[in-house]
Amino acid sequence: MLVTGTGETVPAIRPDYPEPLWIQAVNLIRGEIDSGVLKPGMRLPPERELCTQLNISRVTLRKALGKLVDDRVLSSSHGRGWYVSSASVGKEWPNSLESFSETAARMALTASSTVLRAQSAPATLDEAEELSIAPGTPLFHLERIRRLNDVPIAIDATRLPLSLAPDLVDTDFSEASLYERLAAAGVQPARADAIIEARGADAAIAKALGVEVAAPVLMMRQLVLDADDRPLFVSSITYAGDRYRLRTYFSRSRS
Amino acid sequence: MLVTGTGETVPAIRPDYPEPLWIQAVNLIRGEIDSGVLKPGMRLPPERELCTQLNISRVTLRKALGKLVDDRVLSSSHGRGWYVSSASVGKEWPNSLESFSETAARMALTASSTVLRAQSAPATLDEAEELSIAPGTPLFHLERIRRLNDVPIAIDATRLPLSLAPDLVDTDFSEASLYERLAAAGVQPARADAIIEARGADAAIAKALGVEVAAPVLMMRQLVLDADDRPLFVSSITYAGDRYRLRTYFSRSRS
DNA sequence: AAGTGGTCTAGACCACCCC
DNA sequence: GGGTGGTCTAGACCACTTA
Repeated sequence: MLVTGTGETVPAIRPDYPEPLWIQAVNLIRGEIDSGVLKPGMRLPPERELCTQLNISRVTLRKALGKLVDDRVLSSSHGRGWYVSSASVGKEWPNSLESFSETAARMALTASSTVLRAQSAPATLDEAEELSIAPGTPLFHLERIRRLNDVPIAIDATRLPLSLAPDLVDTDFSEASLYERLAAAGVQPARADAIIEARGADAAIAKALGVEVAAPVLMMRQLVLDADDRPLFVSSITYAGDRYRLRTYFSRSRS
Repeated sequence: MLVTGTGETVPAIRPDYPEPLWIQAVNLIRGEIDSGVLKPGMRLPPERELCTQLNISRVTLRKALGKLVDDRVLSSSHGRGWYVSSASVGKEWPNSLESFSETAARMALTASSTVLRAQSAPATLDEAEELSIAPGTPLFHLERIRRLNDVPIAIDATRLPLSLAPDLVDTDFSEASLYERLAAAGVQPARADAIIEARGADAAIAKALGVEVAAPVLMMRQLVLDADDRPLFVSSITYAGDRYRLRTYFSRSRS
């Protein structure tokens, strides 16, 4: 609808907000791309025209376009216009701190878990330092075998202060999503520092994942932080080498 | 100057731009933090007050603040104010991966290379598609064993269109840095898509790295892009599993 | 109720690209 | 020169926090 611009379609943006206008604009443009109306490489209508079509101001539109640049969906060229990014990758990964369940959903697979451990224990000195808490603080240990369509993919060992969400001890994590439960408790992960390495599987890992001992596994240790860079929890995920790939993207400092 | 706000200091922002006002504001606030005038955890003056101090509009100020949020320098809290992020680490990366040379520098080790291959060959169909070029276009193949203090750490296989920097064929890469040469030729990498996986070493890799066959290795394949998302080159790096860790950080999509 | 960030607008001028 | 993105402004109203 954006590209044809016959001029008479209903704007589809409601000023009496359920959501901010610029987010509605983001979703609307994303929709045009996902539905194939806007194809990779195509030029968008000029900003001023989009403004009248969407019935929003140029500042608001540009906030939406900026978000889509961050997500690598669009790019701009000064005197020329806005273009849909050619990368076929573009639609998949905004920039992932994606939970296992979210990944599964995106790939249209069924995620399930076997809980190996789900109990509270006092924080050791090392754990306390890593999480900026007092030693002895109750720490919830959650260890799960993560499966996609029942195939074991990874072992996830997460440790987090019980104070973040005290009801975790009563949760059945063979079905529940940790990130969902945390969200319900008002915990909002924003970033994670990660260290990634390749190792050979030891006996315990080999058994849990159903691979040979010494088979290559990918191990990622994460420290997850909130928007103010306060540590939330640590997580150590071991992936069967031949069953998973991490995807990410890097960028150099923007001006 | 920002925090004391006696009201009589010169704005230090010049409207007759060498740089956009919002970038000047970013640098000015960064400076206050780096110089210790603003310390981690401190609250900034209200936006409207900063506007009059810096003599810029609120929209412009907020663009600067938004950039500083991206860089993890500041964070906001709705009815409360703007705060300097606590993490001292955060100054560098927007979203980055530590490069081989950077790792060497951090560990105070010496980086060196053995060139396995440095020659031009016509692009295959697959390569052409990946790089959005015509099949048969001359492609420069650079394969190196990367060492730290003479210990082999990784094999780096990079393929790039010779047109990017024709003098690459005459360069001695046992010493030279590829990124430096590209920068000299005006090539500016902006982002990279990466896929990371764990594998077992095959015979060639095992020999080059001096590890057992089937030993775990970390393989990272990158597609490096410029600011407009045009593909520049592809790079495939295989690390000996017990000799290297990748460090990165993720962030969750901002709303 | 006062203070503060979050969103939004209408209009202006500049810099770049292409004809 | 005409079209397009990039920057900037002054002012308005809303939502959240704190007292």
